[in-house]
Parts: sequence; C-alpha cells; structure tokens
Amino acid sequence: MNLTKSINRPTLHEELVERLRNLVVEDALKPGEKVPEKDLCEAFGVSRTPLREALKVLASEGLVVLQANRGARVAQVTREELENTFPVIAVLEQLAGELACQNLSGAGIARIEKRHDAMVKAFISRDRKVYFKANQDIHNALIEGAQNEILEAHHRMLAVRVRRARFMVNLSDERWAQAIQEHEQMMEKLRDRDATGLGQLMKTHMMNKYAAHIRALDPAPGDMAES
Amino acid sequence: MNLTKSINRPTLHEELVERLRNLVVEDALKPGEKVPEKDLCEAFGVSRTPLREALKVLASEGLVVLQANRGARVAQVTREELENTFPVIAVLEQLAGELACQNLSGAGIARIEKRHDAMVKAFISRDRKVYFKANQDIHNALIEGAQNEILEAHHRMLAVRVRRARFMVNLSDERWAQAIQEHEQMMEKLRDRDATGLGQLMKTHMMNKYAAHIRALDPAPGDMAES
DNA sequence: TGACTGAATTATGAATTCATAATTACGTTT
DNA sequence: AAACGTAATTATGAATTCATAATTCAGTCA
Repeated sequence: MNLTKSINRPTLHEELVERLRNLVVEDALKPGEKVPEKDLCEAFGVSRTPLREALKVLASEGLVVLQANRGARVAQVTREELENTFPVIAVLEQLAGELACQNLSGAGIARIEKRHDAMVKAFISRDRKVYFKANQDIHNALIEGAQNEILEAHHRMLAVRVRRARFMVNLSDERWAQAIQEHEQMMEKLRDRDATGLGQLMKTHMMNKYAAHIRALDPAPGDMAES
Repeated sequence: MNLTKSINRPTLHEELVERLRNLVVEDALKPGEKVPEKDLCEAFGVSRTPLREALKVLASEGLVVLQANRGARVAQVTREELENTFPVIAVLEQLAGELACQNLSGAGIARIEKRHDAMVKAFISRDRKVYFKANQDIHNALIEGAQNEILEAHHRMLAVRVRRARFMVNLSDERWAQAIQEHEQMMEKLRDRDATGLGQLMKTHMMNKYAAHIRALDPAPGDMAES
C-alpha cells in the first residue's frame, strides 16, 4: 500500500507562491511596480509572515526583486535578460525534443498530433487566442514527454519569465506562417522519432521566435530612454 | 555618477540562504537528515523567521524538502535525479562553450589557460584536491565567459545539486586521464575560438563524467535497499 | 512482554509585536 | 515660491507569541 503524497493540504506560503506568481505572469502586477505587502495580505486574508516567505521564493525565481528595507518590486524583463534567456530555453527545448523522441509512447505522440491539428485549425481561422493555447500545450507536452523533471522544472522557470513579455501579441503574418511550417516539420521528425532532428528543429524554432520578437519590439537596441 | 549597487548590507535571510546552502553542499547537513530549526537558530543567533524564509528559498532550489508540519529535510540526491540532471548540465555547458568562444577576451582565455596548466600539474602529481579545485575553476570560468547570467544561474543551481553527490571521490585513473585529455582538446578549441567545437566537447565531457560516475557507484541500477 | 491508548512534550505554521529604516508631510528660511 | 531640514507616518526586517499538528513517553490491557 503506497500512500506517498496522499493528503496534501498545501501550506499557506505555497498557495501564496502560486497565486502571486499568477498575478505576476498574468500581469496583474506590472513590471517595476512595487508589491504592497499590506494590501496583498488583506486581499488574501493572511498575515505578513507567509506572504513574505512567498516573496522570497518568487525572488529566487527572479520574478520579483527585493531591496533591503524597501520591499519587493516586480522584476523588469530587460532586453538583455530576454537575450540571455532565449538561447538557454532553446537548448533546453533541443534536449527535450531529443528525449521526447526516445521516451514518448505512441499514444503520447498521437495526443500531440491532435493538438497540432487543433493549432493548425486555429491558424487557418486566425484565432490567436486558441493558437497560443494550443502552441503552448504542444511545447509543454514535448517537455513532459522528455520525462525529465529537472529539465521540466528549469524550462518552466524560464518560460514563465519570457511569457511575461507577452511578445506573441505582435505576431506578424509572415512569422506566424513560418512558425506553423516549423511545427509541421517538427511533427514529421517526431513521427519518425528522429531525436537529433527534432532537437535541432526545436532549437531553431525557438531562436526564430526570438528573432521575430526582437524585430517586433525593436526600435534598435540600446536606445531605450532611462526615463 | 552610477551608484547602482553601492551599499549592500545583505539582509539576514540572504546571509542564511548562503550559509545553509554551504552546510548542505559541504555535507555538514547530510541528505535525508532533518533540519532542526531551533538548533540552527541558536547556532546562527537569529530567530526562526529569517531562518524559515531561507529554508523556503532552499526548498525552491531543491536542496531541501519541506513537509507540512514536519519541517525540512535535506533533499536526497536520487539516482534518477542524477540521471536527469546530467544531460541538462551537459547542454548548458555546450551552450556555455559556444558563447565563451564568442565572448571571452584574449586575456580571459589566457587566464583559463593558466588554470588549465595548474590542473595538469595537479594531475601529474596526483593531487586530487588541487585538481578538483582547478577543474571547477575552469568550468566556472567558461560559464562566466559565456556572459549570460541566466545560463550561469541555472548552471549553478544544477551544479550545486550534483556536487553534493561528491562523485569525484572515486575517480578512476583511466577516467582521470581521459578527462585530462578532453580538457586538452577543449583548450585547443578555445584557442581556435571554435564555438561549436568547444560546445560539442564540453557536452560530451560532461556526459563522460556522468557515465564514469554511474559506473563508479553502480551495483546495477534498481537494487538499492529501501532501508 | 508487547501492542495500543492517551496525556505530556516538542516542533511547526502562522499571527502578532517591536525596532528601525524609508518615506512623506510640514514648517522654516531665504 | 523653492529648497532645505526636521518631525510624523508608514513600511519593512526580524523577534516573539500563539495555536495546533506531530512526536514522545508513560501507563494499560491483552
């Protein structure tokens, strides 16, 4: 009788980590904004202790910046940070692709195929919202398919930080079409269980996404006003 | 006048994160052992509040496991975890190698060359302690040389967890010689600034290290007693 | 003797309190 | 009115307190 992880009433601070993380990711707390302990305590109906614990965790994830005696601010996603993050995500996805080819079951591949079809449909009808969701599902499924918790954890950490940039908003038609094409190729490799092939594609897919993003938010690097 | 990060009196909990992390990494707190809040508070002369904050952070780094109402235990490094960790470190090192070739200054390369020589000397005199130190320095220098903070942060996180396994203890003479040879090749690539070459080597170097480690601690996977 | 029950003890999670740093508001001076 | 200095207010870091879950230990009964 294995009762591992049976009852789990999540501890307060864990709950708070979750909820605060969501607030940050979903942009309810804007980058640079300071995080008002008191208000959040009232909002969540908890004391400062667990909330502060949660903030420490969020800080270690890089979602929040702590300044001694000045509390917490939502971390800014600087251009430099993005530039640094994408290559790392890219190699993690590469590895994920390789491992997924080796470790995914036939049923697992089929499930991804389904999601892929849904994504293509969303592309055809130009439904951005559904597209984004399906896209994310596919990437997550591939990461999961790698069956490597460490990889998954670190990928998630990085993905969260990037997602906050909400760069998909300005997805050009060209880039969109290209992305779909890349996904088609990825599915091919996955069906063939071509590990290195899928890895390669996933890496370049991510770097292309990055390039498009940079182009989109660009008014030339380096001339952002200090305010 | 740029006064960014001038005065920084580290906050108590940050200090504690540091010190506790060291205790775990240096094996003063053994895996599986429970972390006694009270004793540590007395030892450090602080109250439970900052110590517990620190534990939450360590938990999010995976060095410690929290069980609700049962406090913290030092995380076990399971075989599965190691198996999952090494490939991730490997691809991060690969990326680091590529970036280091592009971003390191001549002086930076020279510095690494020096450390490399020191390491070889330690190998010749079979001085394990000096060797390990030099080896770690080289890897760290290459990671730093990549000049990508995100990469560095995630690499450090993973390296810490692996280092705890202290697998270098049982380094066979064959593997040791092989490792030196691999490092020689790496230096060559670095001198030539052959980015993909160095990346490739660093990846396989890490995977070889892993293989040797597995061989060393192996009495066949899967038959570790539950105790 | 050995397994079970339940009280006593201890440890933990979370709220509260306290001391101090940071910020704001106000008054003074020029 | 603008700039400075000072007092009041607020927010933060950390210690303390409190309630409760977990553990230990003694006593009971089979």
